[in-house]
Amino acid sequence: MSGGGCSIVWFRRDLRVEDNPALAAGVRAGAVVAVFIWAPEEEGHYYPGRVSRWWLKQSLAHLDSSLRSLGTALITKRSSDTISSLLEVIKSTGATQLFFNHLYDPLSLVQDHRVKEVLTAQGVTVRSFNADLLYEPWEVHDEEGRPFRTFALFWERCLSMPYDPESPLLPPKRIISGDVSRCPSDTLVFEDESEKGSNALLARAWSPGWSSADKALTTFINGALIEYSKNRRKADSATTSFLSPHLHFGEVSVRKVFHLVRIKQVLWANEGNRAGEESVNLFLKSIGLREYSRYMSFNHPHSHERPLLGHLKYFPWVVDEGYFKAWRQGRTGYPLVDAGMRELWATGWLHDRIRVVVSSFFVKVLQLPWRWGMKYFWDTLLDADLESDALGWQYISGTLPDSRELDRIDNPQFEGYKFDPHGEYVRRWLPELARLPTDWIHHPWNAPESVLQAAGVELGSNYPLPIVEIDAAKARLQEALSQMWQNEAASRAVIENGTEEGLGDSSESVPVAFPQDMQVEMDPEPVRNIPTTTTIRHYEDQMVPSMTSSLVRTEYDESSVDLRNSAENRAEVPRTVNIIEEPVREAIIHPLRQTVQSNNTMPRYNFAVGRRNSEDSTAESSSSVMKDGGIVPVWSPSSSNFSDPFAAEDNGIGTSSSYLQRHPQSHQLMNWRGLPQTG
DNA sequence: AAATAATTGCC
DNA sequence: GCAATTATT
Repeated sequence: MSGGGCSIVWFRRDLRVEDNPALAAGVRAGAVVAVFIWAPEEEGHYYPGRVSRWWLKQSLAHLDSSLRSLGTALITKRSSDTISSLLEVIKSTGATQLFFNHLYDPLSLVQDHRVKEVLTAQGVTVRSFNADLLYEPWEVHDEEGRPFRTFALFWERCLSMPYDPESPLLPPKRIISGDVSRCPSDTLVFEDESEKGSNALLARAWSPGWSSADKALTTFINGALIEYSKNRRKADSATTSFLSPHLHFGEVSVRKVFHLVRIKQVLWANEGNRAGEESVNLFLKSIGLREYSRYMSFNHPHSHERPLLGHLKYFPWVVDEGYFKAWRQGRTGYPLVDAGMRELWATGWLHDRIRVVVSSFFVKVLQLPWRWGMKYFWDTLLDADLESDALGWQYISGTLPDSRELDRIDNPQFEGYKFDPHGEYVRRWLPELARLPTDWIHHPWNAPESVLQAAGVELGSNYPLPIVEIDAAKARLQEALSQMWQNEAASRAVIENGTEEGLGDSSESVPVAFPQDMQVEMDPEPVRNIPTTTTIRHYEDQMVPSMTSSLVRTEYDESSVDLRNSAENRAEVPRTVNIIEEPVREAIIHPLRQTVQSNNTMPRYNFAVGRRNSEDSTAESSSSVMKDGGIVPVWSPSSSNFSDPFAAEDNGIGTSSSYLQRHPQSHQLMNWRGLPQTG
């Protein structure tokens, strides 16, 4: 076929054979070597959690057997450096081309650029594709070419693009295998002995792999989809699509989901089925949120670690590990929150509604630093997804222009009756409250003593009293918010005086690292409602090592988890984290605005202009306009000043949130001008 | 029945 | 904050 050498198809989070553009390109070009590289240390702080690794293991095995039935196999490599492993595979197979599909998390954005640079320099043809999104982030923008800053406008635009998303590709009929005789697979280890027992339980509920993903999709579309709208209030998850872990690992393509759902949409629209139509719109919206999370990550690559609206930087977080622990253990005294946390801990899964409940409780009532919560989600969720989770937590924390307001506290008691009106969900996950009548199930602290006694509940003993009263939380939140605005104003004043230009962001900060001990101890010992004496506030957004900076070994210590017996530990976070203040590199400008850029202080990434459809050009280090005018980024550090296209704009557009209107000075999204430089 | 108030849902 | 929905008078 093409001049002798075979192609490498590099699999990442696109573990499927159907609608996989990189694989299709490889097959088209001739012989294929399929590769997966496991280099978790590169993910530093975001080393995948136990359940996520379990999923990956199953999914890879499944992909391997599919590839085998098509004529090749999946080569797996254990690595501490992805790029050298790629080079090694290329050398040992004599490949001349590399194909892969785009990812949009900050680490991949940087890494993929380097891959292109390095391999192209070695004479390898590198091509990358869109397999993960309906539209590439750079395809969706307003009339002036600026990225949207609110979800509604973004999604509206996606749904009315002048061209449809690419149609899903069929799986290849047959794959000609490249010569892998000198390229042996490494055995990948995804779980240690202590994790096996708990992982065995996961297999009862889930089956990873692209063919079950496909099955799940069909089942959902022909089943629960039509009731999606009606059921969206229910806490028990039987009515959701269950696609999120499949989608995270790319076992099913969103484009396929989109196309199939659209077919139903047309059908129901013709039948005049209003409920069905509404369900479709709602479900598509959740697909849209996933798209939007990639869009945000691409346009704001720090969004997993920094609030997008700068004011939150001044929020006085309550740094209280006792609160944090109570939340993780499901011992906050609020049944709906606790039930959710127990479910998450036991199953790695949580209904979206409940994710909002527990995370907003975390941020608003406990006022713990949002990144701790996000990290815990990362470690425990089966569908842990950096971009989606970052978007979710930013939304909850009120740091998106279209966020939920920070100053409104949701009352878990009322939410309980809304999402779990009969208390079934709470009873399932909180056996200690199982005998409590529905009238009191979501607020046991109000129940008469006789009722509690009859139900065998002893508050403060076998079930805690509320860790923080809602009214107290409201007052504390108001106080914290006015403190935040004061701090922000003070900081602005300093900056305007010019005394601390450029340093204002970092100089006064006391970084708040993750707690040393994030273990969950489900000790049967009653947790009393001990007032926390160590309420330290930090007047700075919490800081942990940035993902890109930590090619740092993190130590995990996970011991076994058993659902029945609640006397075990689980470490969720590295005990030791070496914080390396390494520069963060992926500042980004909008492609259409780079001409506006001026002075040279920051590295940034350029965009090259390339083909519009799923293929992009081979690596190029400078911008160039191609015939059909679409834009494809080529990540290339350059040394001109980074300016966040949003921050530079006026303050008024797309912000409707109350306190933002009251505090118009804080409309700007943060920009990263003050960051240190990369070498 | 129409006007007004209160409540919810907004990624 | 604002629009849409629901409750109240």
